[in-house]
Amino acid sequence: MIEAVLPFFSPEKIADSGQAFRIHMLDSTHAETVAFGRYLQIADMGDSRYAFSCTADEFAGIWSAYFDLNRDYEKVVSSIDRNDNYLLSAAEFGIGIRILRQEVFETAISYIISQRRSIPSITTAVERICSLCGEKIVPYAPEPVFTAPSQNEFYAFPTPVRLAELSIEDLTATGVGYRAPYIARAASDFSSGKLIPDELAELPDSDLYRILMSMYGVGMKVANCIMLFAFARTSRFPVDVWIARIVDTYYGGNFDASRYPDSAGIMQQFMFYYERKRIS
DNA sequence: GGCCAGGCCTCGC
DNA sequence: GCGAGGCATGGC
Repeated sequence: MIEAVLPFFSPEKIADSGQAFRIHMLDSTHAETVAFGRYLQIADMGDSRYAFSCTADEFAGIWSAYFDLNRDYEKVVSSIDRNDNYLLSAAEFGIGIRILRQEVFETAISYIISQRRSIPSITTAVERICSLCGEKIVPYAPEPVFTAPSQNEFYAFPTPVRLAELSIEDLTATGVGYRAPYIARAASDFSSGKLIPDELAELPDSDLYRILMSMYGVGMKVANCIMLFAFARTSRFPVDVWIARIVDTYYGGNFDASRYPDSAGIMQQFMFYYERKRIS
């Protein structure tokens, strides 16, 4: 078990922010997730103290980067235009949200699935795909856990090879509908080595964007989400129906994301979370 | 039961 | 280059 003092960190808000589909709150202070083929629990101990059910090595080697713990979010928030009341409110409301650095293949598939679907529906489809062909994970935590896992077994997100083995019919049976061919093509692109995450990570934004946009079933919005949520390209500003609505309503149809060259994507996430939560 | 969902592809101009 | 139409299914 690892304990850390982490200001500007809220697993609850992150789980509810719609950027990741496999973080689950057991209650308001206990989160669990599966990533990198591992099961993790996080407990909120109060006073910005958090406990993670992993070893120090795993924390330093995996989860710290995954939760973007080395970025100064106070600085990000304080960089907001003092005249931008909407964004100031959104950021205050969303303090604790961080931009996760998720696995590339999982992010690509998840956001291909996301098009024209609600977040609960995306979660269901992702979970079905994992249990269909992901590797089984027994939720054993190497260090003392804080509460019982919600299930006896979990499934990793499938590898590109395993997903590429599925037929279109198999995919359709998971409820992904007309996106099945998109998923099949993406699985093929990654399993064949046409797309290699480590190589993509080395590319400048413009090249990475162009390559992602060339994928079948990936347009501007999904490409930007993959860049933001898997490659930590925080200058990207994905525009979906919510953001478009916000920009129309509060910014007269024009929000200049280039004002935040290092954090536009974080601002986007604050806006998205704020607008969705306060309506619901 | 109807409506809408973190869009994208294809086609016609 | 750009706008309209169509799209499988799940949740509320």
